[in-house]
Amino acid sequence: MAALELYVRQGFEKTTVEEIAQSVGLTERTFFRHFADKREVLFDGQDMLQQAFLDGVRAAPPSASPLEMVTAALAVAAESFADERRPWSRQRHAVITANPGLLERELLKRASLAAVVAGALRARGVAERAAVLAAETGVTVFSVAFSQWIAEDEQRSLAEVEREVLEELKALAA
Amino acid sequence: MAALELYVRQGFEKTTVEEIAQSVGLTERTFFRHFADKREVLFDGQDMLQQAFLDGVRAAPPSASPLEMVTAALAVAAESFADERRPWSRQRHAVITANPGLLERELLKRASLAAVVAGALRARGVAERAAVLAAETGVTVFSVAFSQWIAEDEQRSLAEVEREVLEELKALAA
DNA sequence: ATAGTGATGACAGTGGCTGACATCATGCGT
DNA sequence: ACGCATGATGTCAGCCACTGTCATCACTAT
Repeated sequence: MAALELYVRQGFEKTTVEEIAQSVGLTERTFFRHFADKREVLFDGQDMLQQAFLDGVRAAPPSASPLEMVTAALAVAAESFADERRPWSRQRHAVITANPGLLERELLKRASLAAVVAGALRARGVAERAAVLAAETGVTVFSVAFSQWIAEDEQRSLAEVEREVLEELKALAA
Repeated sequence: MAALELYVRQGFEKTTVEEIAQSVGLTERTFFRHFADKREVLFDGQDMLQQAFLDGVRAAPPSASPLEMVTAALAVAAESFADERRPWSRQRHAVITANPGLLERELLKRASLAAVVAGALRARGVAERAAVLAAETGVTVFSVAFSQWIAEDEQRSLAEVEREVLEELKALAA
């Protein structure tokens, strides 16, 4: 996305929507037909991530516990993040964490992801509150692992980091 | 806060800042000197909540595990929510969940609360990532418990609901 | 060729938010 | 009592995100 480049170069706030639009030869008005607002540009892949989580939950064996279903979802979600994407993810993450407004949006996306996952768990027979807790926990593990994956230089896969974080969480709750 | 009343009556988006200001005999400009933006009005008590969490963590016995420190924090935080506040909390909660923008802000507050709690845990010797996970978990438990407490008619205290949710979470992770 | 459809442009308007400067009240030292 | 500093408020101008409305234009099906 061309917008990310501008956000990186001059900062999110100092970038006007008109600039973004013109940088791709369009009008400000047209920008708002494609994106709900100035922030939304950075969250385009959201549907894919959500879909991955859903696929993971649905693919889990029938005997799986809620946390195991979530674990399966984490594994599938990690597949979307090949190592080549790391630099791009890093840049995007830097922009987002540098701006409270963008951080808000990120958190909203996380929350809606968790809500959707909770729905999938419920559809597989998990009780309401257990579903919410498991989903919320899974999304937390994901985002903690993701942050760390981004920060690392080594060639560990996101899936590996996820497993590590999940183990640490289990140890904490014990 | 008079703003809440307006938000309840006519909705958040249909309420202009000028209206809010005039309803208390002030100017729009003055409103923005007291609150960073239109949403912030609803999150005034945030500092107190945060303080309660911090007090809880610090009051936990030296031998406490990270999760036990968080449990202590939850207990202290619950004290701030006497039963009389329930109707008000309910109203506020309804307004917030009805508006994505307000929900975003709420999530941001939660995140910053979690960050602060993680800091307090670190100050008590908990390793970085464990601190983050424990804090995040604690805030999740709080908000799940809070939602349920608000929804209930019965006279259960928030602390009771918190304990129940925490137990369920531990069972999930087992 | 024509009519319908979807994407874009053009334009005006609302409202959140900010910077700059003026005004005013309050309290304090002399 | 006077003058003065300080902090809160009012006023005004302006930016920009975002929206509604209507016109335009390319493309497609019939």
